[in-house]
Amino acid sequence: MSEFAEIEKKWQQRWKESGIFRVKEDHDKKKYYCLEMYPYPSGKLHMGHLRNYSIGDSFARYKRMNGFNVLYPMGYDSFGLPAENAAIKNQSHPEDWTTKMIAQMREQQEQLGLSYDWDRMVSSIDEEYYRWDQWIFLKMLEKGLAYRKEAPINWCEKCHTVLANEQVINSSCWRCESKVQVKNLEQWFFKITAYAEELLSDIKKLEGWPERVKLMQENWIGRSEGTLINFKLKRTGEIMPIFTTRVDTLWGVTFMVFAPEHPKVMELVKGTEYEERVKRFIDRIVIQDKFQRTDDTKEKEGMFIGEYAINPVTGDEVPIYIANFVLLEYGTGFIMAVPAHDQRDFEFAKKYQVPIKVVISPDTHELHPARMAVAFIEDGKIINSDEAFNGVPNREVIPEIQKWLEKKGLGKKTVQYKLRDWLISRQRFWGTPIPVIYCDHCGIVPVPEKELPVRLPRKAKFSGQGNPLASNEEFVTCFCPVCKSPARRETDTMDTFVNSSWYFLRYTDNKNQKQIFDRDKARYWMPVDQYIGGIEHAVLHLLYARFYTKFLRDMGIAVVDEPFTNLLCQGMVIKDGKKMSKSLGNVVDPGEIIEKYSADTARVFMLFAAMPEKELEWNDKGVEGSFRFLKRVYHLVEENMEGHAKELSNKDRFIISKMHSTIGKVTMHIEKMHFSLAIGELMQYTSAVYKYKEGTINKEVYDECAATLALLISPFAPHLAEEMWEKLGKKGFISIAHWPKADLSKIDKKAEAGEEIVSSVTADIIKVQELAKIKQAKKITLIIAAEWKYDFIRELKDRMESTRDLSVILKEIMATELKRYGEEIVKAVPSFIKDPSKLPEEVLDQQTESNLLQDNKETLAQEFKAEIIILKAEESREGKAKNAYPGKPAILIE
RNA sequence: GAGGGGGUGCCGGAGCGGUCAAACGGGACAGGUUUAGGCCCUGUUGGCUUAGUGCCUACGCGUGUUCAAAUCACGUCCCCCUCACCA
Repeated sequence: MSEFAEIEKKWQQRWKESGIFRVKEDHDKKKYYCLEMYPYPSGKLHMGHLRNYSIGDSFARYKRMNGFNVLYPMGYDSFGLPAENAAIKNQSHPEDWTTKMIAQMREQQEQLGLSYDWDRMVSSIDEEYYRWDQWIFLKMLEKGLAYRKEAPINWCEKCHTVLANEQVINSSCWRCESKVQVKNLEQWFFKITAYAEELLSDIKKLEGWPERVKLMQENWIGRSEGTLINFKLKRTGEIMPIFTTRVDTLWGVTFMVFAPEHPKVMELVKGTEYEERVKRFIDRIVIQDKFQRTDDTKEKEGMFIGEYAINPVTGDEVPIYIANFVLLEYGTGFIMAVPAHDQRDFEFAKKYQVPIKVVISPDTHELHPARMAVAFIEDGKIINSDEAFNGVPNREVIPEIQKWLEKKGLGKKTVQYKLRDWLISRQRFWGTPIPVIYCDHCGIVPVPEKELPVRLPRKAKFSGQGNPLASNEEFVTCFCPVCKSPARRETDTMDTFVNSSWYFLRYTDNKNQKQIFDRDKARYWMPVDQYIGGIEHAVLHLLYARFYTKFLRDMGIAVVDEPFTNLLCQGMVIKDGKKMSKSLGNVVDPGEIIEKYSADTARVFMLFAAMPEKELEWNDKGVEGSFRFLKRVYHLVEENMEGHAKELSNKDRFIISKMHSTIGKVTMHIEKMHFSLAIGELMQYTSAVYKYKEGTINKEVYDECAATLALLISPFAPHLAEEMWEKLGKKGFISIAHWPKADLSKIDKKAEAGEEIVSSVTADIIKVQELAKIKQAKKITLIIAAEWKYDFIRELKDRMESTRDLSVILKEIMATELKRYGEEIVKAVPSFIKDPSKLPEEVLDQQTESNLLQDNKETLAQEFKAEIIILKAEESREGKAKNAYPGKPAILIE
């Protein structure tokens, strides 16, 4: 156990007692809502959690110290399968296990010194929480956004239970290993597709989100514009619409394909010679689709089903197939196939010898179906189609064909989404009960609002067979709220993503028993300013949460369009190049690290080792390094330093300057969430303070330096910082102290401190200590490159407008240079334009500039008390003049 | 296949037109402390050189833009991630 263990315990205790992290709405202060994705309470923190919380807490602390009213809460996504499994194993209730796990989890989080407002904790298994899940469900139902539909589930006949996808291993039940069947069941859906358009178009509002997440959501929603075309079945005359984005190829259709699981298929082959074969094919493909998607499904497989369809524009009869490559979920599950112009259709047609008809011709040559090796998918001119369209480029003709079809009543323009409605039914116990009742007379009846919540029963049997809720008569039996006759309750529970779709709103008012939350409170806190979590939620959770926010807004309850302003997706923690996982045996337990070093060490390492969004390679040695660094920081305040000298020496001025520039840089890095760079900066600063400490010091200066270090490090290593703060004799908690502000003038002063320091290009701040040497300089040479060009010309031009005196301009430039010498963050010469080619030729005549410079040479020499050498730009790459270039003079001291 | 992100010194990892032989950490080596080791401290860590210094070679590979490229553009090779037979 390290020397920090006691310190950490002490401050955790004090934070708890003082309640400094509790917040409430305060309209005089700017709010900041910092949120981490609430965890599933597995009972044990892993490295991913540690990383997530290290990032979030540091940022929350930083914002708090900057005067924001920071909402930083924590909660638990506590419904879910593991609890149910534990219940079966231990013959207990899932609640017991879950409660225990939450307690464990929270204890570990407290050990990390995270500055949560624990009073705002939210847990989805809490009745007062899930009643509002049910309430939202009722609202969805009311608005027609919750509905029932048949959907397939994985069924284990032996266990008599529904399996989640993760419980299906190699298409077998994970418990009994019997083959899993696919069954259709009436289940509940949320109509997220009703919001597809807005969910898509609002992505562009999410400026603070990573591009890749936005892209994933865009692809997930998958909007495509196309045409719905009414094909007819030959035998029955029934109209079967199909969706296509390539209506321009309509005349090239030579066959049609159904998704194998399309209900129409069995209907069509019933009683025909094809029935048996088709059935066998479907059985095989459906399983494949479910469980062996990664297998050789690339091979196109299909079968003719003995039926024909009629092309509405040509009247052609084309054969209908079923094939593995057509999906029921997308479009209408029935497609028109144009082998000449679609690669998949082409491969299929070749394999099953279906004719190929070319309807788009390239400009360069003629296509012959028999000689084609691949489909022609590029653009060209329409041929072999309706006279009205032949000869026209195919892309241009699409809207015309759409109009034409519409007029004839054969089809219409439509928009299609990949996004599917959200299946929320789960046939399990440990979830939010869906609040509806089935009555023989009244049908589906919502549970009246005042009867919420529909509670999960305390008494339940967990045998592993079926849904314990369904076999619980006490739960199931009820009376119809409308006609009062005996009825039965819905026994499906909701997907846990439902619970997590609005928890961030509940944090704003977690104790409200009358409403889901108070509107004013939500209005104060929302939206979440910074959301932090894993990339694995890029689509599901983050999309559902957006959907919920929009729905609640439309209900007049929530107050924002989008819930999360800034999103940070942290990278994975890996070890030996692989993801940490139990099966690989490369798991490092954060608990051990905390035990061995300290929570602060673990946090600092997590932040220092990699940028938040990058992968973080676990490295034991690196942890050592972080630990050593913190010890060094801490030992700065342990000894009681003696100091003299009231007058500030150069040494004092140097460390003060270093301090202020460090404040500036650390602040900037944290703002950008570049924690590793901020910590790196602190490491350098710490070394500088150590150096300063040697020899004579100014006690006041030293204390200020130490206090500043404590402040700057406090977001990352809060316990240590508090301890330092106390040792320095400061009052109150550092956690709520003011973040220091960089005093730029102090930085300048240091530069000025050596008026004689003129800048040697390679000098860095430490070398300033060698100023004495420079003082004795005999000769100062100023080397100026004369060929002013590009962006520098522009800068010159701007300046020339106010003054024609080059020496004044150069003086300004020198001043900037000097400022840089004081480690000013700003770059000396801003690059005005990126693209030099955009500069008008006549901006400034270069020759004139050179002359101007020559003319002013004498003045400059006097001005700077230096010898002036003027070079051509090319010359500036050589020898001593290497560091002189247009825009930046070099100064040599001899 | 589509989309995204990357290739930097012994390693991890910053930098993203000129203060770059490249931050910071780790490792290695040398020295100090120590009976010794550990901890800790100091220094070195591409090559050749100087009294200070300077030169050459280097940021996957190639070409280009520029007075100037690790940084920008184009091409090329390799790696990672996400979605994936989307009609």
